Amino acid sequence: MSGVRSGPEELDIENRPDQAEELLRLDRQVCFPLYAASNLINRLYRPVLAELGLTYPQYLTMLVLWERSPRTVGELAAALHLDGGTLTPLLKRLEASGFVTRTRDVEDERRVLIELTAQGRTLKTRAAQVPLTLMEGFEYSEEDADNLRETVQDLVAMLADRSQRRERS
Amino acid sequence: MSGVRSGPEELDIENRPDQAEELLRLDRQVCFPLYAASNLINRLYRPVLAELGLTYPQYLTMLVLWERSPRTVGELAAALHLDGGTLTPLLKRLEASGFVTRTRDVEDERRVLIELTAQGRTLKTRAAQVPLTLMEGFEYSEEDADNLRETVQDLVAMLADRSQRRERS
DNA sequence: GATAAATATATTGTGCACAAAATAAATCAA
DNA sequence: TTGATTTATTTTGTGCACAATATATTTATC
Repeated sequence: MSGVRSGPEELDIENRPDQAEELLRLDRQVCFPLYAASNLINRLYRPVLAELGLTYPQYLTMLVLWERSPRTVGELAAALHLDGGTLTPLLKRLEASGFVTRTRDVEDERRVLIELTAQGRTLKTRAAQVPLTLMEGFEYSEEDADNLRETVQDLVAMLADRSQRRERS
Repeated sequence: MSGVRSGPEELDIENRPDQAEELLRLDRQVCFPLYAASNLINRLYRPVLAELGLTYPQYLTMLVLWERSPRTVGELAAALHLDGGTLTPLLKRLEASGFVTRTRDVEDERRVLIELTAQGRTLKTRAAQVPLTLMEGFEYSEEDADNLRETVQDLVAMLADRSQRRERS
């Protein structure tokens, strides 16, 4: 009683306006709430992170670097599921803000190593308040939060896998 | 055994580097997978929607209009949880593509009515294939999909509510 | 050891996404 | 009615996000 069927009789939608209607209803979409949630979250984080001098994608990049530094641009892109072309300018801004340094790897001159500065490392203490601030006044049980996180993490793993497959073909 | 506690003893993180470590781990974040999922989904939709001459946000806008047209810019922004400033240029591009018209409401000259053109209405039939194409080869049971959708819809409702509260203050 | 293929970043061009400010029309108040 | 406030949309400026392309370095292949 599960699994996505995709027989040809379902793909032929031309003569089934009622099914088209159903499939295209905004409240039937799985992807739309994910899109909306992402935007709304960004909007909530914005003023809080602005006090640290960070944007949300910059904050995520710092999370990765706080776990281990230095890292190559490619490693960061993989961890964040982002395009390399997105990160280069973002990292330049983090460099301009004084949080990281960008240096060519002497071992392999193609690579660029992103390393935390003292200022970047110091920022971690203040940043630890961010998740607490965001959770404040949120009527979300720890169980619900864990469930949501795991559910979406599984989805991301699947989407990332699929994205990689497409890349290789 | 649930609910987010936010006592002052938890907010004082200065002398608890271990807790800071835990809170800032990327794989402990709820918001990051939502952000990653949103980007990955956009990436999967892109080539499919490109054949229809739409981007993902434009596709979502058309979904709303296929349910009812005309709509004001504000109604669209509310339905999509988007800023008005985001929609104006997007709608101009949809107009340039020939899918909608933009006309000042004669009843209230402040409002701009967005209405489907014949071409925009016709596009709906082809668009009905999009969800089917995207689901193809996805090992996701209908039950899991429903569960995910409802979970994230609830989150969006909460985030939207919170976002509005902030607006009024 | 020259040449080709693969790898790692950077650049370019298009399209969001948002806050803040600007514009303009409608409504309210004195 | 006039002047102030509110409401609806647009404009401006910053920062992603991505595909496609370009550039440079490394590794394979011969």
